[in-house]
Amino acid sequence: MNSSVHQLFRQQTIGKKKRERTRGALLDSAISVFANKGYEGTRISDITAHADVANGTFYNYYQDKDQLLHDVALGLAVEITGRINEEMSDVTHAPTRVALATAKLLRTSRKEPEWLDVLLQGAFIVPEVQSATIQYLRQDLEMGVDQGEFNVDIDLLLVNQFISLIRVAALVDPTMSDETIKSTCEAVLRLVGMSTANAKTQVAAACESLLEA
Amino acid sequence: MNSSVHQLFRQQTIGKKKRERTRGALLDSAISVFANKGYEGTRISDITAHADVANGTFYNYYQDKDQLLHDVALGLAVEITGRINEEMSDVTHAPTRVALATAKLLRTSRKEPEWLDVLLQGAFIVPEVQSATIQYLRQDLEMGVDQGEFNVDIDLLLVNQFISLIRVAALVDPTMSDETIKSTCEAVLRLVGMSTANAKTQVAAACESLLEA
DNA sequence: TCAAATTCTGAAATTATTCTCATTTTTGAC
DNA sequence: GTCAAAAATGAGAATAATTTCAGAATTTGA
Repeated sequence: MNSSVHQLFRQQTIGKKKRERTRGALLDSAISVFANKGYEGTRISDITAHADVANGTFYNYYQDKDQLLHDVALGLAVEITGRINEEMSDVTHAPTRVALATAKLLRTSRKEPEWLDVLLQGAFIVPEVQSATIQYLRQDLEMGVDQGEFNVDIDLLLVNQFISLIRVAALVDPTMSDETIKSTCEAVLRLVGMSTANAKTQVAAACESLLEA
Repeated sequence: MNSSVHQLFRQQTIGKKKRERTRGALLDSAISVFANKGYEGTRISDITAHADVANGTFYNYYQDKDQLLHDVALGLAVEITGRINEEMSDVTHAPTRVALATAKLLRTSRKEPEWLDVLLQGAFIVPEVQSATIQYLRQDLEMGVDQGEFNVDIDLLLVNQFISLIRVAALVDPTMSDETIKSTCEAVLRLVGMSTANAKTQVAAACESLLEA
C-alpha cells in the first residue's frame, strides 16, 4: 500500500526519531483513507494497511479513530491557514483578502483534494478544529464591514455559511476548475453583501495572477 | 421503544394491510435513528429496536440500509416539497417564492427537525433524492432571473450552494429560531444577487405572516 | 369461526472489526 | 560492534453487527 502522493506529515518528521516518523505515516495515511471512505466509513485496519504497518501499531499511537482525526484535522488546519495567511500578510483590502483566501484554499484543494476534504470533515466533528478554522475568517469579515465593503451582520451563522460554500465547491467539482473557484469566490462576496457586479470585479482583480480566463 | 413524535409514514398507511403498516413503522423509525446517529452510525438493530419489531423483520422489507434510506429520503422529499409547493401555487413573484419556500422549509424543520436532517442526508447520498429536491428550486431561480430580480448564473453549483445554506441553518441552530430563518432567507437572496437591503425588504414582506419580529 | 396465507420472531450461524500482548525486530547511544 | 531501550508485529481473544430460517403468532377473508 501507501500509494498516496502527499507527504505532509512525513515531510515534517524527516530526521526526527522513528516514533515521530511512524506517527507521520499514520497521519498521512489517515488523510487518504478519511478522504476516500469518510470518517465513519474508515476502519482502523484501512489506515494501518495504507501506512504499511501492522494492525497493532495503531494502538501504540492512538486509542481510537477520534484522537487520530483530531490530530490530522488540526494539523491540516494549522498548515493550510498558516500558509495562506503568510502569503497575504501585505493585503489590507478586505474583499481582496477574502477572495484571495478563498481562491488559494480552493487551489490547494485542486492540488491536494484530500486535504480540504479531511479538514472540513474535522471542522464539523472536532470543535477545536472548527475554532482554528473560523478564527482568521472572522477577522477578515469584520475588517470588510469596518471598511464599508461588506454589508451584513457577522455571526456564527454567516461564518458557517461561508465555510459551507467552500465545502460545496469541493463536492460539486472535485477537479476544482478555475471556473468553480471563480464562481465560489463571487458567491462568498455576494453572501457578505456585495453586488454581483462588484463581486465579479473584485474577484477578477484579486485572482488575476492566480487564475486565468 | 418507539418514542418518536412524528408519524409521517404510519399516518399514510393507516387502514392499509399489515405489511404496509410495518413498513411505515420501519420508515418512521429510520427517520428518528438516522437523524440522531447519522446514516453511517446507524445499525439495523437500532431501527428495529426503535420500531418495536424483531431484528429479522427488517429483512422482510429491505436488503440493506441503503434501500431504506432511499425510501425514507424520497418519501420525505415528496412530502415536503409537495406541501410547500401546494401552499405557494398562487405566488408568481420569484423572490417571494424563494423566500417563502425557504422559510416554510425551515419552519417545517422547527416542528420536525428530523425530517429536514434526513432529507438532506439523503440528498447527498441518493442521486434520485437530489434530483427530486433540486427540481422545484431550479425553476424558481430561473423565474427570478427572467423577472430581472436575480442576477446570477443558474448552474448546479449555485443550486447546491443554496441547499447548503439550508443545511447550515439546521446545523448551527437546531431550534430553528425566527432569527435564523430570517437570516437564512436573506442569505439565499444575497447569494442569487440581490442587495442586502433588497433582500431584507423581500424577506420581511414575504414572511410577515409566517414569522414575527 | 376457521384455516390458509401472511407476517413476525429470535436464537444461532456468519461475518466484521477492535484490541491485547508475548514475542521479535529495530534503533541509536556508547 | 554491543546491547538495552524502543518500536513493531500479528495471531488470536473479545466484541459487535449482520443475516438466516424453522417455527410461532397473527391476520385476513370467506
